[in-house]
Amino acid sequence: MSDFELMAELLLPNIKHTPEYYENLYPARNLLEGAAVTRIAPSPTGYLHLGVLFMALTNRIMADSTGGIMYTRIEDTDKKREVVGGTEDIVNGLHNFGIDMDEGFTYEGVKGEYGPYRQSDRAEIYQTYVKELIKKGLAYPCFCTAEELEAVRTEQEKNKIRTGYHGEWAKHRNITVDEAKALIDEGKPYVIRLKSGGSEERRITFTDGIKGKIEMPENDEDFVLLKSDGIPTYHFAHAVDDHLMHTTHVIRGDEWISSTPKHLELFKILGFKAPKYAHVAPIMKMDEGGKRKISKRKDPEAAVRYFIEEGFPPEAVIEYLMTIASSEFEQWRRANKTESYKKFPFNLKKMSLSGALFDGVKLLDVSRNIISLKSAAEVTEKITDWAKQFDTDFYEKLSRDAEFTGKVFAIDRDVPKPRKDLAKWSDAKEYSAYFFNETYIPCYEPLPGNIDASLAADLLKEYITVYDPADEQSEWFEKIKGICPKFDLAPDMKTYKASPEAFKGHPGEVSTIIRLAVTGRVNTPDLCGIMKALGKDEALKRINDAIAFYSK
RNA sequence: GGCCCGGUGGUCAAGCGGUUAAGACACCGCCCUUUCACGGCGGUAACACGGGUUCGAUUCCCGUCCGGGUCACCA
Repeated sequence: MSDFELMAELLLPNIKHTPEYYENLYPARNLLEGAAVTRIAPSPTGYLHLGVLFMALTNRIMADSTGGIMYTRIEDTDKKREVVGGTEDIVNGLHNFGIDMDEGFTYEGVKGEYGPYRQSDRAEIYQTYVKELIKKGLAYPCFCTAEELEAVRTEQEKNKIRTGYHGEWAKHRNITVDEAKALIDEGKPYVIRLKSGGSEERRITFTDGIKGKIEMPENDEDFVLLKSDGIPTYHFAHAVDDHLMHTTHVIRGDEWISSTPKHLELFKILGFKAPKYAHVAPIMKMDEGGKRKISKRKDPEAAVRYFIEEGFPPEAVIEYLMTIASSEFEQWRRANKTESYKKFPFNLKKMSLSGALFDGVKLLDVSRNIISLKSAAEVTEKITDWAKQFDTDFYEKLSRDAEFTGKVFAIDRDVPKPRKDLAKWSDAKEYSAYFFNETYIPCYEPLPGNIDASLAADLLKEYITVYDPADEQSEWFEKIKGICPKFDLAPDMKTYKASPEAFKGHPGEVSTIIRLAVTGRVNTPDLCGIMKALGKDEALKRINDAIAFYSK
């Protein structure tokens, strides 16, 4: 046995398999040429973050647009940061946004032939590959403590030398089996490091799917492969997992660009074919005049839950994210108004190079459009569902008389040009307030134009005599026009505009008076519809109250 | 600081050597109109800076500046 083989046995005596075993266990996927295998590999360190949603979306689209598949792999190699329920939060959260996985951790549980899909369950696999590397003299144990490493770093900084565990600074690079054995016998903890063959002098280039050609110095750092607990670092796990799971496209945040040389070196020495990389710019946020990456801690909208609580339809958030994901999406959307975004011909190259500022106003607009396309029945249902979860008072009002609620939200909906008052379900509360007695606030002012209280009262009294709840919109307005001449108001707008001084007012002002009486507001959707929804009794009651007010 | 990646209206962005420098959101105005919203029409507003290369640079090259990322037994 060579020294390296002795070292491998010393360090990982319990590993019996060789890499070939796993290579055979996870054969190539049976997919069509060009089909992309993508994945998200989140760490279960908390709630679902906007960035993860965005990443999941682009990976999903990439897989779908090529007829490929996408899976979830859980990167729980950092036990210190793990949060209970983190995995479920992510998977369920994505499901709520209509993003489901084909394999790995899915909404319906774990599935797929390339598992386990949780890194903490894959220790033996990683160790098998590490052992092989040790045997080849490409990896070695390092017994440096955090303090020693820190001291080296300080020394390097002092001398203006590039920091890190590389070259002559790699203390244990050439450790012998005997030395290692002695230290292990002393009970010293150690990590396994890569013996890098790279050089700072040489350049490595790779083609990023989004940013194009990127050139960097080779990695020459003997970075950690296996931590002292035997669990791999991200870098090593990434190489082994994405190889064994046959990932074709690694689409990840651009904070990974700088470690790509490490990954490429790993793929090379392991004899793996490297995946195609695409580094996505993060979503940014304006803060005190400067742009910065959206942050879990500082920004409520970083947690995807925020959008649900605010009452944004999930598909609106996705739609907005798509506009950020691809510069061609909005144009496509205009030509394909009702098509699912999944049909969009996605192209990685069209992704933004720099991080987009999160634009809440734009989201509102996108959301308004999405909601305006929905049927009255669906809008009613979604508002009710939202209220049930997040606003119990409102829910109580909505569910008291479902038929009535349905009428309220049917006004000016299911028509060619639906209203766009609602950008999120939570807007419904204010929008519909006057329909419910608890939140209806009578208000009889300001009266429009030159109409005074006594004329307003007379107009309303007259209106009551012609009001018929069965009237459709046009008849409804004809009746309002009809009462105008009796009070020296113009019979229609045209006549009024021709000589405003000849009249006390016009029909529009009469409807404003009625609107005020019925809703307490100057601006509302179609009044005829509102009165129909409210019903004859309530409408009349409110008008009579107004008459009483004006008659005082 | 080293190494990377960026920089077109307030925001998202087309553009790939010659354009009146698209479009969307926001904003303003007009029209439509029973109010508001919708819709339609129009408007304000941009190539970070300095050098090259070129007949010609927003586009190509270099430098400067600015922004972002990364330099862990975190991902």
